Amino acid sequence: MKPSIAKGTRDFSAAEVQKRQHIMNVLREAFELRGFDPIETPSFENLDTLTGKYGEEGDRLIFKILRSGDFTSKIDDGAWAGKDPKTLGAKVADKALRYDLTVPFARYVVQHQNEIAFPFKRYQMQPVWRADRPQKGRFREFYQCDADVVGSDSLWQEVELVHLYDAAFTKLGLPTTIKINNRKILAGMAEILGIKDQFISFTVAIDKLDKVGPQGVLDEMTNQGISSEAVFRFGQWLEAGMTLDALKEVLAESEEGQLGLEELEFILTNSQSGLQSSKVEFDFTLARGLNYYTGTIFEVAAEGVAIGSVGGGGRYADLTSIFGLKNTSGVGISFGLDRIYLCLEELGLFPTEVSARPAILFANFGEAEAVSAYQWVTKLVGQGVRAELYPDAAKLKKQFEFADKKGIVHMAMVGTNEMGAEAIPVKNLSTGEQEVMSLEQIVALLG
RNA sequence: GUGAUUGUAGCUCAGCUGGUUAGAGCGCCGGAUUGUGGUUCCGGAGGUCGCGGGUUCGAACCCCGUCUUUCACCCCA
Repeated sequence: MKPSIAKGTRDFSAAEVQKRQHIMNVLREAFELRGFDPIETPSFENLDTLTGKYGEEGDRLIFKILRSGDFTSKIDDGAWAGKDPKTLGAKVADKALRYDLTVPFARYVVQHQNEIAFPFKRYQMQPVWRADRPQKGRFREFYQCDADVVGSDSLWQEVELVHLYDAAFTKLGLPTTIKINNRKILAGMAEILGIKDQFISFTVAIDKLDKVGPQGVLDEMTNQGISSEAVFRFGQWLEAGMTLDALKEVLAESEEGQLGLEELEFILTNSQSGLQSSKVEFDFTLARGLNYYTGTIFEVAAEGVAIGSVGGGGRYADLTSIFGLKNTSGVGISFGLDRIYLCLEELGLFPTEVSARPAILFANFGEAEAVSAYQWVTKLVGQGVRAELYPDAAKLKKQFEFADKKGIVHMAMVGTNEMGAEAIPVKNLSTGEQEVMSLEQIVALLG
């Protein structure tokens, strides 16, 4: 059998894991500094916990887990004959891999509401799964690193999240643009245009502006069945330019639209000071397909790398009510670990010390010598030095090559002459220099 | 889900309009070299040509299916 792994999944080498941990360490520190506490939730949830939260497209991409046991005999002939994936799917699968961290978090909050102090700030770094077709920067298993606050309507939460994005990406050295919009502004536009019931088609079309241009967006709207008057009027708006001031006039008659503009201005004004390296921009074309967003929406683009967004998020005022907890608004952001990794790699931004750690390998010259060498190893490990003995008395050439390959720079030689000695020769493999050193000297060098 | 694209040794790739025994470089193993590697030289192992079917006297090459890779759309981190 030929070894292979499932489509859209990856193995990670030691060097890759170390770099991924570097990113997670930066994020963890940024989260904890601002009062977020860690939680974890299961890899899979009950199917009905996840379905219906992400929109039609999202539901399609949920990985479902086949029931175990003799489940087929319990399915009636009518369901088989109907061949409808939705009704049949629910009978065949009752569990699913999590699609994101936000919905399981909402479930968690409702389920543990009596143990939680609100407003509740949590962070979570775990893999999620999507049955998507893989592409560059798009996988079927990938990590999300989320920070969310639940139980406060305050816009200061949004301001804090903008600063959290900025701080984390600054620390990673990745220049970014944080794009902000508000669903209420989009809803206000739809209201004025008289197409409230076509809101989703409307936002999907707007979202494409930077890809297909103004005329492309208008064509898309027409294709989606939006009335020609609405398309024409929206075309006039586009032509005039969608600045904040222009929107104020356009949305004058929409209460919801006005509210969205006020929220947006508050966040933009209050997040400007304290920004380190990121740019914060209003972008009215930002829509986001996830259905549960109700107010502010975020998306983060990395500068100088052609890849999808490296982060996203927004406010969900009503997500917990699906699980039975009303009037509990939440807002959160997500960092896409795998895409951040690709960006840092492409721009050469990983610090070198991430992969190179000091260590020493003891050459093995034979049975008796190994006993003596192993005593050195034990002492060094006890002092916190990464040390190991080559297990076999192989040719020195082979032992040197092993150290090279593993990235170990120092090699100790405990041969017949050095057995029981107080100091032993230590060779630096990259310079070729060799020096006789005591235990203390080795600890000082590598500890 | 729609439309393209890719697959030959551990890795990167050659392989002509279908023609005998499928090649190279790197890597790997052994030797020159039994306590000091990286150079050099010599030798060696390693392939169901992604998988299944078809066309043909004959298929790595043509056709069909399938899986996989990469990409665009959709959507998204």
